[in-house]
Amino acid sequence: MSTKEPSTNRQQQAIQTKKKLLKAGREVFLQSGFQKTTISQIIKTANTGYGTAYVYFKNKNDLFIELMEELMIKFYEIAEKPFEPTTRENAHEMIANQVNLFLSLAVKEREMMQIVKEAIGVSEEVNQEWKNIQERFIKRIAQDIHYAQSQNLAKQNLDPTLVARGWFYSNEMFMWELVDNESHHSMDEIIRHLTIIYTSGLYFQNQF
Amino acid sequence: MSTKEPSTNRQQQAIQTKKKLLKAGREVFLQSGFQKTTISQIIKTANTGYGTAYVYFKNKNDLFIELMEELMIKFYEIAEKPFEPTTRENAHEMIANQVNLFLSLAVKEREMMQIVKEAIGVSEEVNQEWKNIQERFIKRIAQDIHYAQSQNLAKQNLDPTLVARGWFYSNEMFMWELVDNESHHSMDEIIRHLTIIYTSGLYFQNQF
Amino acid sequence: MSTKEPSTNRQQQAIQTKKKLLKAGREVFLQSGFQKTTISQIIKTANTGYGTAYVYFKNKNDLFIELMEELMIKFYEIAEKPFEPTTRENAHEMIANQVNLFLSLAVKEREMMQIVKEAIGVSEEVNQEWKNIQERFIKRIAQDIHYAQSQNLAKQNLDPTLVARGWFYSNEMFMWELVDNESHHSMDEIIRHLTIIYTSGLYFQNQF
Amino acid sequence: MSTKEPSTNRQQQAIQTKKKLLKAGREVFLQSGFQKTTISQIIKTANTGYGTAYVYFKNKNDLFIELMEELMIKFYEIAEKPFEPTTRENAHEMIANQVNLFLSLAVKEREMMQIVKEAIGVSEEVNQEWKNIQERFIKRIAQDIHYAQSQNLAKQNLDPTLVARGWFYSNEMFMWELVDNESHHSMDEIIRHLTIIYTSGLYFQNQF
DNA sequence: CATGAATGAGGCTTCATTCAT
DNA sequence: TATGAATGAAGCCTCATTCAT
Repeated sequence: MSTKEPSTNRQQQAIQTKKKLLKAGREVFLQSGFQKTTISQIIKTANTGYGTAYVYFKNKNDLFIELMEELMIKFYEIAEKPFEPTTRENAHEMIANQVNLFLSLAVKEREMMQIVKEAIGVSEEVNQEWKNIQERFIKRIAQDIHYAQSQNLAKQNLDPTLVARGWFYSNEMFMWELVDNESHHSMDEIIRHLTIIYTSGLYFQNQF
Repeated sequence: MSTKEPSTNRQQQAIQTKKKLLKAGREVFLQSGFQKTTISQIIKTANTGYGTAYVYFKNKNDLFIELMEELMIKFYEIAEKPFEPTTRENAHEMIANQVNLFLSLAVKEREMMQIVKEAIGVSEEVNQEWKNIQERFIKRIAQDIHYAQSQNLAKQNLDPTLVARGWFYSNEMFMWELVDNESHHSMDEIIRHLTIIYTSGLYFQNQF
Repeated sequence: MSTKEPSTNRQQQAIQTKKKLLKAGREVFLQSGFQKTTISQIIKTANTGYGTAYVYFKNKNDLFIELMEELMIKFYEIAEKPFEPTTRENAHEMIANQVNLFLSLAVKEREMMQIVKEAIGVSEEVNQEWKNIQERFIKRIAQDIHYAQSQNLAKQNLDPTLVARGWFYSNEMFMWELVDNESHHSMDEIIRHLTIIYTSGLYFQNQF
Repeated sequence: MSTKEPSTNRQQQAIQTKKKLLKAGREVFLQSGFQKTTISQIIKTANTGYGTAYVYFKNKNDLFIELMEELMIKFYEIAEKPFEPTTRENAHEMIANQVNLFLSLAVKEREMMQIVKEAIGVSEEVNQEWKNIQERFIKRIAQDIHYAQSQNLAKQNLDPTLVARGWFYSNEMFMWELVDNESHHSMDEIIRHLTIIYTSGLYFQNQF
């Protein structure tokens, strides 16, 4: 027994140190942005020895990705929401709801998302990580479209993946706009437009 | 007096030097990417004196933006194409055509566009420049939508700017995909799906 | 009392740990070379605690020398071979044989010898260790020369130590060449030439 | 005219700076040895800006090799000495003379040669450089042997390259001994023994 | 207008070693 | 004996930019 418990104590210590570094990292990233942040700053903020950071993280990217992943879990939760509409209206409503959750989360985490956006452009690793997230969303959306097609709710001559991609891209870009605080439109208006175009298109249907 | 003929010669000289630098810049950017390119490299490639580059460009961004602008003119030409459809079908066709031009240009200039993409993420100035281009496209698309609405071809309870934005964003993202060579879909298929969703939506219209 | 049986167990344990470290050391040294190998790597490979290595070895050199000594025992065995030739031809043959053993052993242990060579250049301690080995060889060869002189087989106006030195040095250098895989000559040819020059010289004797 | 001469002035300046760095380099290397010397030390000693050293040298090795090459020129001069003996005695004498020059130079440059020796063991580049020097000597000696064979002064069933190699190696090792101040023999004695063994061998010729 | 030698701030990273348990 | 988290000194190197000519 005494051979195992002491290690737990040590491990606890180690976990604390790592947490301290992550917390410091978040703080510095939020304050200085991704590019300008240096490992030194994080270390100083964390009040850790210089080498210590390198025990836990290979470099700045590595630390940031860990930080980012915490956040992305929340996005994944939204992506995985079930989607089984029974009518066209029902679908419309569910979709609007999903978009709402997605955009709201981004806005709520605005500060961190701004850093994420910067990091995507600068670091190939972070970019990769973001692509994974995109793909996860797109895949899930494609499934939903497939379901709607099988229920004869959606047009069947369209490739679910391609539609999912275009749809997600619009959402993502509006999301970045909101995160940047640069949108001149209200979130509700954005959602309304996105959803209408997506479900019903811009033009009037041909009158038979 | 002495400012007339000799200065013309000098100006000629100056223009030549600048061109030499821009050409070298393009070369190095294409080879090394945006981040890894250094002013020193460009200077060496241009076979110019170290200080000389600073006569013409404030820094790397500055030089790059000049390079980028040459390319963007071509995009503007596409954006400015007239759009005055008379029927729903006509509109559909014209839109598809526009998308085609847009994506084709990007693919044709793929190499430079890849660098542009990288630069957008890294340099705030380049990012700003790209935003200008986006806005120009969006503004023009909004005009077109407005026209379609006035012709009673398009739904009128939608804000042209907002629709234009969403529409452009989808197009842009597929464009980057194609530029990255990472799309698993043919350009024709992409265009077809984009246009259908945009004009007619994904779901069947309510019957009755 | 309690120092008897339990301590034996402990000692057993200790010996095991040390062996584990030495084995890991050999592995890492062979893979990464001397300079690039770090104590940390060895520790990780040995699956031992960080501090543990310091219980047994002062540092990298220390560990390496222990490893090296195992190998050097084999060289000593060759050096100690008896040498009591009765004729010039007999001597020639015995010498050739000795050289053969020496070079063959080095080639057989090539991988480790490469590391040894690197370590000699980098670490003063290892260098010292190698000098001991040289001296042991030279001393033994000097004895042999002395014996040959006493038997009136060898020239007597030559200092055995000096001759031994020059002789050993040639051998050693060819040995390193073979170890480096950089010799363009066969081992047999090398042995033949070494031995002939050593015993009979390069030039024809004076025809009196 | 005024377009060309100013550059000469600048170039002069640059050459001075480089010399300053080389001089500082020599100083620091002699004082601290190869491994312990850092670029920073050299820069401080040279009273130059930090980046300046990197304008002229890629790194420590690079600077050292330049320093080393100055010295090696002197060795090359010895290696290239003509060798066209007419008799066995003549050859013996010329060889002894050559050895004398070689060892004397090394002893005269003892301090620098000690650093060179250290550097050979530590830096692959320096090691390579030294190998070049060895090969140059060996090649030249092989030529000389070939000449002696053609004059029927030397045994003809021996491969000149192989003999040259063995001969040079003995010389080199004694050289390092002298440089290390670790030889217990006088240089004259060393030369005498080396030359005798090389030309006449250790053993008496067969009496027939 | 053109030059190019000189600068130095400042980031990155490694690793031997300690010491409390 | 054994452990392994924590340390921090120290070296490396790049590159934008200046300024005297």
